[in-house]
Order: sequence, then C-alpha cells, then structure tokens
Amino acid sequence: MKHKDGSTDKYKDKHKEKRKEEKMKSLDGKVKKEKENGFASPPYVKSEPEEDFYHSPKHEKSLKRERDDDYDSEFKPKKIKTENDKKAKKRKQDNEDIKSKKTKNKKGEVADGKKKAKKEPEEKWKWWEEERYTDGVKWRFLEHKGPVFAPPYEPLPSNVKFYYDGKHMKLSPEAEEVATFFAKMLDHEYTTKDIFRKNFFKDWRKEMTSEEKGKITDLKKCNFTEMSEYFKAQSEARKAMTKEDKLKIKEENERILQEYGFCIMDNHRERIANFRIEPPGLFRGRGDHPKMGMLKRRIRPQDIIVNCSKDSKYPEPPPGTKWKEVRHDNKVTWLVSWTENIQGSIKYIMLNPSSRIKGEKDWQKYETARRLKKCVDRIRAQYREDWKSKEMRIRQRAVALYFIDKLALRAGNEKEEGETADTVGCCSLRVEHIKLYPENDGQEYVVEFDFLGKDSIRYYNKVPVEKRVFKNLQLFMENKEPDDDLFDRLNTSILNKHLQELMDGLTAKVFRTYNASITLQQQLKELTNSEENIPAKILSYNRANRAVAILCNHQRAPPKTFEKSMQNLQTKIDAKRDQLSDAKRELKSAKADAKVRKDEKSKKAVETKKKAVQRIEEQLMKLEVQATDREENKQIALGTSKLNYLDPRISVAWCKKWGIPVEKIYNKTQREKFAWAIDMADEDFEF
DNA sequence: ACTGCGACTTAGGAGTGGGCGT
DNA sequence: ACGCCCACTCCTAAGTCGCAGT
Repeated sequence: MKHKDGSTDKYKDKHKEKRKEEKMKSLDGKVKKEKENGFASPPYVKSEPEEDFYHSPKHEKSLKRERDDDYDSEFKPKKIKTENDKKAKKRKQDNEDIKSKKTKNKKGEVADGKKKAKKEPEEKWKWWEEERYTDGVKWRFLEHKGPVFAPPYEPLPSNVKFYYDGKHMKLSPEAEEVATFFAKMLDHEYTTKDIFRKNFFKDWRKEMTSEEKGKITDLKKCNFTEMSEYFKAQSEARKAMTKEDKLKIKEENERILQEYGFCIMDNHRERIANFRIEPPGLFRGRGDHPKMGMLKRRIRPQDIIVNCSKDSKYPEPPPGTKWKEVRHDNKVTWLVSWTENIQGSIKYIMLNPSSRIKGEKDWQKYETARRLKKCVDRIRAQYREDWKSKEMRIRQRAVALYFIDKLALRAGNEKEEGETADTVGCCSLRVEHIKLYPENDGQEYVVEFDFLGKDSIRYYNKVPVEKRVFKNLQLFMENKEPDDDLFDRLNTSILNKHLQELMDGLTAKVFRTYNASITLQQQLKELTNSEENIPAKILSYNRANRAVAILCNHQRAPPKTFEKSMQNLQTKIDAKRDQLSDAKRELKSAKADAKVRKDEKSKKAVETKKKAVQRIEEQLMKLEVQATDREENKQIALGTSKLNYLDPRISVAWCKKWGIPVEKIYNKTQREKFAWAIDMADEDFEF
C-alpha cells in the first residue's frame, strides 16, 4: 500500500533532513537573515503633494461612502477632469473639517457658535449597511499621521553604576541601553536560561565599543543590580505620583491618541490599533525559543514604509529623517510597515477591530463558517469514505481532516527548524506526538495526543476514534522514527487545495470557527434555563463559552493570586451566610412581634425584614455563582474564543431572547468590535 | 512543485487603572 | 479616603494562507 503511489517522493523528507541536520549544526543560517535585515536605506520616495490634486472623497457631510459607483467612473475621470487647484484645496479643507470636528466632539468641548450636537458621539457609522468592495480594493482614500516612535534612550544618572568583575565600569550609551534591557528583566526567570543569556550576550557585545568588548567577556561577571534597583525605584515613583501629574500624563496620552491614533479611510475617521512602534528590547519568544534574549533593535524612520493615498496629506517623518518609502497600495489594509530583525518578518500598523475594514472581514469569516454548516455533512461523509482509499495520500488527508474537524486542531504549517520553538499543528504532527491504545479505560481505539501547539501551549487529549482511523494511524506509523512526520504525504497546502474544491473559501481554520460557533449555539440551547435569574443565565453562558474554549484548547496559566482570591471569595460567602441567618432570625422575631401587636408598624417591619432576607439571598447566590464560575475557569481562557471564534450574533441573539443586557456579555471594546452583530442580529438568529 | 514572502488573524501574558469593599 | 484586586487594555509573538517567482 505504501508503495502504491510511491512514484512521487515523500513530501517531507527534505524538511526532515533539514531538521535533523540543523539540530546538529545548531543555530545557523543567520548570515543570510542579517543581510536581509540590514540597515541599508533604500531610495527615498519623494512626496509630491503640491503636484497632486487633493482628491478627497466627496460627500463628506453625509458620512456615507459610495461604493456602488464604479471605481473607474468615480475615481480616474475625476483626475483627468483637471479640477483646478482651488477646488482641490477646498476638498481637502472639507476633509480637515471632518477630522477636527470629530476630535472636538469626542472630547465634548466644542465651543463654537452654532448649536452643537454635544454628547452623543454623532451617529455611529453602520458600514455593514453599505455595499462592499469586491475587487480586492481595500480603500479609496487613506490619510494618517504615521507611527509614534519609541522615546529615545535616556542615559542612566551617573550614580547608577554597572560593575564588571566587582569593578565599576562606565558603559557607552549604546552598550548601556542594551544592559538596561537585561537589568529590567533580572527577576524574570528568562534571564536564568542558558539560551537567553547566550543570545543576549552575543547581541550585547555587538553594541559595545571595542574597549568594552575587550573587557566584558563573561556575563556571569556582570552586575546589573544597581540598574535593576533604579528601575524598580522609578516604577515605584511613578505609582506614587500625584494625581495632577498622573492626569497630565493621561492628557498627553489622549492628545497623542487623538493625533496619531486615528486615520481617515474613505470618509470616516477610524481608530488605529497599534500606532506606536514597538520599542527596542530583548526578544521574548514563547516556549523553548532558540532566539530568546536576542536584541530587538530600535526602529527608525528610515526603516518605515508608509502606505496612504496619493491624494492624502502624507505623514511627516521626524525632523531630519526620511521614510524608507511612501507607497500607495490600496489592495492592502496597513498604514505602516517595517521589517523586524529577529525573524526578518514584516510588522504592520493596521486598524482597530472596530473599523470597517476589520469588521467586514470578521463578518465574512462567520459567513464562510455558516456556509460550511450547510455542507459539513457531505464533507464528513466524504472523508469517512476516504479513510478507505487506495491511495495513502488520500487516507492521510482524510484522517488529518477528521482530526481538524473533531478536535479543532490547527492546520499545522511546516516551520523552519531552529528558527522558532518546536510546535506543531495537525499536518505537522509527528509520530512521537500520538500514542495508540487498542484499549484504554474500557474504551476501544483510543488515541492519546500530547504535543505543543501554537504559543507552546500543550495539547493533551485522549480520544476514542473510529476503528478505521485507528487502523490508518497504525499504518501511517509503520516503520517510522518518533521524529518522523505522521502525515508524510500531506501538508497544509495540499489539504487546503482539497478543501477549496469541497467548498468555495474553505480552509482548515474554517472548521475551528465553525465548530466553535456551533458548539456555543448548542450549549446555549442546552444549558440556558428559562426559570433562572440573570446571574445564573450568565453562568450558563460562561459555561457554554467554556466548552468552546476547552474544544479549542485555549489555556492560561492559573493566575498567581488564584488561590488567595478564591479564599477571599469564600470568606465573603461565609460572611454573607452569617448575614443571611441573622436576617432570617430577625425576620422571625419581627413576625412573632407582629402577631402579638397586630399593628401597622410591626407589619411594615416584617415586610422590611422580608425584603432584606430576599436581598441577601440574592447576593449570596450571586457570590456562589461567581465562585463556581471562577473555579471552573482556573486554567481556561475564555477571551480568545469570544473574540475570534464565536459568531457574535449567536451571543447577541441569546441576550435578546433572554432579556440579558448585552453589556453583561461584551465589554465596551468588544461591543465596539461587534457593533455590526449587535445591530443586525435579532433573537431568532441562527448560526 | 517548491520556497519564501507578504498580509492578515489568532494568541497569551504583562501592565494598569478604576471600581469596590472596608 | 484608602488600598487592593481584577477586568480590561496593551503588546507583540505566533499562527494561517495565498501568491509570486523560479
């Protein structure tokens, strides 16, 4: 069987060889990377605003985009129509008006002549009621102020000393800065790890003067404690600042947010997600990362590519600097990008999840998952059929897909060995990651999974599977070493190509979305009890959410203060119980009293006491629910699924159905992200 | 076919500030 | 009024997936 289609080489042999090779050679291949990430500054693209028409989109006042217009007819001809400069300027003026008006409104400090709309942050734009772009165009107009750079390095005061081998040593500013990065992490366990220290020291030495390099040859002889103490003191001082000073900082942050935190995209002022450039520091990979401790270098204007409309006001680089490039690519959504020096990957500044451009995509994601719902039975039948295929590659594909569907595993792209932590997903599972038990705890055909997934989070699960799957797995594992690929004839590209044929837009990750959302919907139906009060219903919601988080393996480290906070809560519950029995006793005696006296006053007293008892009972119940919820949530993170996998319309519909305020389920940020769902879903929405 | 890159989503942890109980 | 704690925000790493180039 294995040789039936043996005409083609095994896909993964090459990678595997690589892995083994690199395992021995340890960290190599850096030379190439460094070249790519070098500081060579490419030609500066001259900005030429004065020759350009300010081609602001029209109809600013209506705050409505016109997307139904044909791109060509709206855009290009305008340009050709040779608007005169004045007109162009006028448009631009309008554009600025929008910006400043909105800014003021937000702050609620408008003081102009005409009656202001005040308070209400002027009608929220319902982008979901408008037509979408279809042709890969992401926007027509984009203007922003560029990124906010990390503050420059401030040298330490001279009384904060660094010691090498017990002797004070004044470091050059460059070396000192990198030393402070290490000092700041001193009481983190990272700094005890060999790889971290090795990487750090190597990169640190690159920043040293040749004199320093000559002296400082052993990290163990470095004493950073004064630096470390200094930073601790600084953070204490920050905490102890006066209210006024804190307010000042807050105001300054707000100012920066207003200036840099928004862009104009197609007539609308939209929030930018990460407008601050990542500051330099030591790289902290997750899990067993071979590059931990490396120096993440400072990003400068000449590293930055700016993306905006030709007809916008370009962001200014800081005085005396230039951007690497200014481009006008409206087929992408990012405003700013740069190449990071650790992995050589590109980083982006993009919009907030509340923005149209992110929201549309999110919505579309759930629509794809709903389409999967319609054909998932067919697909399941097909992959079950494929377990019997004559071709190995098809069987592997079918078993992998079964795991992805049943266990919500990630696709599992190949990764470059030695560049990142050793983690896997479905297609990259290795023989060592599963164990087969023909029988286990009274169940037949049990597969035990144990591997590190994304972010080096452990996936551990024992699942009974169909006999056919089990037999296939045995076959796949025959004559293989533990570190051989389980699915040697499969990779994500093959799998996704297959999925694409089964349904338009179908990829491996759609199964995660689909299974997460459908599970929430089912669980909500099952767990919600119409008799119960709101806190109990919310507990049910959280339990449904939790079922999804468990399915998707969304874990968290138990909070450091977990035990304590659990105890605190228990103390509160005990106190409340005492309070309740007191209140009950008082009620009893009031009743007795009223029976004797039979006057209005004592009757009233009874009523009051009754109310008190009721109130306390409710409070107690709420606390108990809270305790249950917290206990069950110890190692489970609900946020990720809520934010990325659960169709918000399911939750909104549930809220509407049971009269639960949506605020109980979604906080402010989440409500902003899911505004489209909150607006459009009614109580009988079905995923 | 295969690789590497670019763009975008998904992820957990650190940091913090505001609400709460005392 | 005060201190504590936890919910939320920020941060940025680590995935997915498609595509271009060879």
